[in-house]
Amino acid sequence: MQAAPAPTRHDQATRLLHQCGATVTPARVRVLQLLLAADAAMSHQSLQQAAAASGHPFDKVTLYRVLDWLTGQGLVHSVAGHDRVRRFSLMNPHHAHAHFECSVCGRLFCLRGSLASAALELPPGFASDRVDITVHGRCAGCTAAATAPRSRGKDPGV
Amino acid sequence: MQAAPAPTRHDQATRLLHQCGATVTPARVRVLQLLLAADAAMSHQSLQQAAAASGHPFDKVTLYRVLDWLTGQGLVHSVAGHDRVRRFSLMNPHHAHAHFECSVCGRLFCLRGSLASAALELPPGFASDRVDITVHGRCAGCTAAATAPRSRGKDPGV
DNA sequence: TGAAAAAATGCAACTCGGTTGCAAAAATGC
DNA sequence: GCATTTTTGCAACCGAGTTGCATTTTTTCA
Repeated sequence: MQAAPAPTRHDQATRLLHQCGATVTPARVRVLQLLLAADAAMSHQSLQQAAAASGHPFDKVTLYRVLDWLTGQGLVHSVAGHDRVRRFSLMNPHHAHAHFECSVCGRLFCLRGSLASAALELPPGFASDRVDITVHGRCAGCTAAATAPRSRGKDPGV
Repeated sequence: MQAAPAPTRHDQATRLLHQCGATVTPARVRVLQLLLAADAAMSHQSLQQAAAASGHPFDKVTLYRVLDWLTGQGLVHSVAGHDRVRRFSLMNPHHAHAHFECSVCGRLFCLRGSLASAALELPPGFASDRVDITVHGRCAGCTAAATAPRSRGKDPGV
């Protein structure tokens, strides 16, 4: 997280907002910028910290509301991890995609690419609507940290 | 829920506890009984209500601790729903099984039977450990209630 | 059996993610 | 410009889950 995100990201965020025909507010742009720059899904807390680190802290409630709004607009989607914390990431074009939750650092990634179509048999009367697939395991960062413990020590704190 | 659960369930619960060689305490037995009788995963809250309804309320913390202990023993497993509430159910013999979360009433069921093996491609460095599959949709009860709205009105309040 | 150690329970206070109510500020419509 | 709507900010609140500690129960073992 740089002190000043690249102008391209600001434009990108603004464009995304214009595309869904709603007011472009600084808070929305800034949240989108942060999400555009993120390599993993971000929690409310990590977004707040990132904003605070860049000198413009979010109000807690405003951030929740912006995230709700973005989710409602379909620009962003949220996933709750095993720690019961919601994490947000840009809605990517892969309509149905799986997630990866690292059991070491807790970070959550969106997996792109071939999603296994899970053919499950449901009990009678049950109607399937959407299937969520979450892979649990160790992310690249934590695998590297485990094999080379010297380079460890950076807990993303997401 | 009956005032006194069937003795078979009490025995069943006691046997399960003996099998893992730990102290059989009334709290543990009662929690297991409730879970044995449940048709869907139960939240901490619904367990507390069920216990209170039968005249022997649980202490909040004791219940959490019993649930943690049961989970640690592998007798029970917990799943967090989209509402960030953990729900507990007996560990069933199907080692890997999928879940069904009803988007109307919020209840969570364990699906038994053929689990589609999700063949996902992970980014380099990522190691898969376990795959969680949750189907979202409408459960049998809510489907029935929707087609025959007259018979509605029972919100399980889970 | 009976005392000491360990495990389980109960209560109060607390943390933390998230929400609600309401007033101030900014944007929009005319 | 002025009225209406939307967004923002603050404070108080809610509910799931945890922690600390004292009390009770169970287990151990001399």
